[in-house]
Amino acid sequence: MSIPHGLLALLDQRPMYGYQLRAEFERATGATWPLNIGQVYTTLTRLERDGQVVGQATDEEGRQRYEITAVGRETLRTWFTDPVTLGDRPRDELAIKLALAALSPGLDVQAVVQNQRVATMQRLQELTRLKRDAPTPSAEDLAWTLVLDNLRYMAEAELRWLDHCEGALARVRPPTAPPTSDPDPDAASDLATDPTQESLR
Amino acid sequence: MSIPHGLLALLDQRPMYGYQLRAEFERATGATWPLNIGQVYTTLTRLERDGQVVGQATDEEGRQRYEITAVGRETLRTWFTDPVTLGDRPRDELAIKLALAALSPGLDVQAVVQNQRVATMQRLQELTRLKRDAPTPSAEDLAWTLVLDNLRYMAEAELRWLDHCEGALARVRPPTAPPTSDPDPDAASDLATDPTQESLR
DNA sequence: GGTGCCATGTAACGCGTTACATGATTAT
DNA sequence: ATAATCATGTAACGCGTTACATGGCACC
Repeated sequence: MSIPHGLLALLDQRPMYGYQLRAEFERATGATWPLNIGQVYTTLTRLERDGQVVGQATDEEGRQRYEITAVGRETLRTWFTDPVTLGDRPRDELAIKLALAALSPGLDVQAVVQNQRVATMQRLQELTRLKRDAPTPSAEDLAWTLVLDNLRYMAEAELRWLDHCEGALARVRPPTAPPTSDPDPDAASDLATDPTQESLR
Repeated sequence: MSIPHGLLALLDQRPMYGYQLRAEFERATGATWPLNIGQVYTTLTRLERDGQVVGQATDEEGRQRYEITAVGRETLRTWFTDPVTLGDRPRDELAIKLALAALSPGLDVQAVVQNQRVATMQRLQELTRLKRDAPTPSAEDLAWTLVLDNLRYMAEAELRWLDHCEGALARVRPPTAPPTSDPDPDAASDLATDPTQESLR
C-alpha cells in the first residue's frame, strides 16, 4: 500500500506525470526500493478510477499530469495520521525461515543463522559507508537519509536478534558437550535497555 | 515468498494436508501472521504444478495429503542456505511514509512521528507481556518464541529510529526558537554501539 | 544511423487478502 | 436441532515484478 499513498503524497505537492512521479519517489526515498515505471501508470489508473486523482489533458509534449482530488487529500490525511500496525506489515521472511529451520530435524540451524549473519553484517557495513559519504542532512536530503537510517537501525537489530537466536539455539540444542556449565555470555543478554519502562510521552 | 517455502519446510517433515499445514504453520510461527486457509490450497496447487510437491490420493476421510519431491527438497535447501537480502524485502511502509511526510510542506511531521511512537510503544509492551507469560523456551516452543523475540527487537529498533527522526527533524526544521543553542541530547546519539566494528566471525 | 534518455503504456504472472460456498463430523 | 470445528475449495481483486512495445528527441 506504500505506492498509492506515496504517489498521492507527491501529487499533493503539485500535479505531476508518471515518469516524473517515479523520479520524485526515488529521490525522496533514496532509490532504496526502485520503483517500476509500469506500476506507476497502472496505479495512477486505479487512483483515477477511485476518484483520488484526476488526469489533466495531455500537454503539447504528450505528457499527462495528474492532480490530487479532495478525496485523495482525505486519504492522505488518514494515512499520515494512522500509525502503521503489525497487521499492516507483511510476514517477515527471515523470521519465518528461522522458525521453520529450528523445527527441521536434519538441518544445521546454526549454519543458517551464520550465513544470514554474514550477509546482514555486510549490508550494515555498506549502509554505514553510505551514511558516511552523505553527512549533515540538509532540508532536501533529510527524507532519504532518514530512510537510510531506518535500514541501518533495522539491520543492526537484525544482527542482535541473530546473535540472540544463536544463543537460544545453543541452549536448547546443545552443540557439542551438553551440560559443561560453561559461562554463557548470552544467557541474560536479552534486550538490554527495555524502552517499555520509559513513560509514554 | 514465505508461504510456499514455509509449506515446503513443513512437508519436509512428513506429508500433510492443507488444513493441517495451516495449523502447523501457525503453531511454528506463533500465529503472529495468521495464514489464510484458502491460500494454502492455491499454493499447494501451484507447488504441485511446479513439481515441488505431489498430492497423494484422498484418504477415506476425504483429506488429501501432499508430500515433498526431490525438486522441492532442493528448493528448500537453497532457501535455507541463501540469506535474505534487502532486495527480497518489501518496501517498509513506515519508512516511506515518514520520508514523504518530511517532504510535505503543510504537514506536522512531528505529530506523525509521535503517533507512530505511541503505537509502536504499545506494541512493544504487548510483546513484552507475551514474552513474560511464555518463559524458558523448550525445544518445541523455541521456534515461535524466536519469532516473538524478532518482533520485539524490531519494535525496539523502530522506537529508537523514531526518536532519531524526531531529533533530526527538529534539527532541520527548527521547532519554535531556531538557534537557542540548547543542549540537544540526540545530536550525537546515532547508533551507539556500532556492530560494524566487530569482526566477521 | 545508432545509442540512450524521456515518456507512456500493456501483458502475464505470482503473491496475498477477503469473501463466499460446500460438505462431514463433533459437541452442546 | 444447531452450533462449532474439520476440511476443501473458488472468485474477485489489489499489489508487485518482469518483460515487452511504442514513439519522440538529443547527442555523437
